[in-house]
Amino acid sequence: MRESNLKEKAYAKIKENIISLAYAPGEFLNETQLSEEIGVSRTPVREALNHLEKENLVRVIPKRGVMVSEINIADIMDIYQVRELLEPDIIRLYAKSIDKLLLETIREKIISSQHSQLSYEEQYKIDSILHQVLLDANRNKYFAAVLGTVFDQNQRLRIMTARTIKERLSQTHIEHARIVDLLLADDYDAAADAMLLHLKQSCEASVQCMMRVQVEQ
Amino acid sequence: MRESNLKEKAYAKIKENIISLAYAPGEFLNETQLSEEIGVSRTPVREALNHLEKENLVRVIPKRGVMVSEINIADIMDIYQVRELLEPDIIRLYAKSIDKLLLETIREKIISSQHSQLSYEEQYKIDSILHQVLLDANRNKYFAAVLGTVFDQNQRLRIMTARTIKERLSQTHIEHARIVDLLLADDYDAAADAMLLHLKQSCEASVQCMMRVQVEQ
DNA sequence: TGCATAATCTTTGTATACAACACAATTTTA
DNA sequence: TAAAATTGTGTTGTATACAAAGATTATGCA
Repeated sequence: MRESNLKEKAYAKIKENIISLAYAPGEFLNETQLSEEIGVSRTPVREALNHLEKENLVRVIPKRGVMVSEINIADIMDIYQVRELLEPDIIRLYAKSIDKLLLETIREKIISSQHSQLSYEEQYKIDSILHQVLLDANRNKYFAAVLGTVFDQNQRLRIMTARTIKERLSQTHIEHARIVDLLLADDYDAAADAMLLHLKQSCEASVQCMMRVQVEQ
Repeated sequence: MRESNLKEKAYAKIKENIISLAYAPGEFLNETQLSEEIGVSRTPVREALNHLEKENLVRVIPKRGVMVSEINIADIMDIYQVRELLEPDIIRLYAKSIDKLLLETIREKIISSQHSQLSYEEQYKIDSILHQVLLDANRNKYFAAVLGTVFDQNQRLRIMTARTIKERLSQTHIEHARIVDLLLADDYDAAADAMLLHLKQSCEASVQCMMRVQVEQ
């Protein structure tokens, strides 16, 4: 991390801990403790928390504390509703500008991952590349902001449901490979449709996982 | 304004001044001056500015000052790109839940405004009701956040181009009336299409206005 | 014991003091 | 005269002290 100011440093560290579930959903944090942990004063920590609150990653309860946001099924529906609406259209609008060499590299990675035993971490990385490329390809700051926010939420969700989502990973690779192939063939409408289908199936899988997780608890 | 804390009070006041062009695009503000103006310390002002920066209404330049964001044609395209993508789909997803009586009231207002001489302020209010209703109807917090942001930008834009946009207001009323009629008839697909057309025409008009404004300066 | 009430403790909210940096103006030097 | 170094001023960045409010514990009384 190469943050120029302490506010960003605090933001990055706290967000990292929330997304990786080091801070559990529902857990209470407090500003003093966080500032000691990060090694800065309360001021940049507060600024970071304000930012995180707008991204729905924490909830500041006046005079009480800061709660790490929980994720429920309604949240998952919200997240995927945004993705299903935006990502196909971002393909239609911006996919043309994506470097073909980059897409080839991604394709290679997806294909090779299907024939080798990779750790969950590595598989997840490959899984997120494609969506990250779309996020980077789009030149609209409002899209970028909202998509970045839902991706962060999505990553946390993914780790929460890591145990059961493994069944879905190979299927995800197949769907991603299809999308990349269509992008390489400059067939953006078909790629957008494939993306929509992929997201619908991911959403369904996430909801199923979350229901199982909630039953277990 | 009934803000519980000073951060929100500062946010509301500064935003009001930016949107109403009391603070001109490109103008430099500073935290001390703002805090004196509002009657609070620098802390809540800074928190408000952080928020406004994320909404693209100001730009904080380290150790230099706070600049009120300018609006250029690229920004207009970004704003309308978001609206054109989201608002028609929000109609498809959520219009069913809008209270029909509310729509009737809006319809009355639009119709009656066509036969009377209203101030620009009043006309604008009627003009924004329909979009505000859609913003309220949608139950997805991520959509609400991004749409709220672009509406604020849009309002500022509208005031900037107030002189020339008057030609467009009566046309806007006709387009809005058509959308409301289709919503009342439960024809959501047609309403969504009408909304898309309306937004495309509004965007075109805004770009034209902005080009004229920029030439004049 | 059970309950109301007071005292205390923990937490965020706000104000303020000081540090660090950027830029401009001024002075010094070649 | 021109360029470089220095100083001064204004700004945000950060730390910290104190205020306010809510939660928790302790206390006193029936």
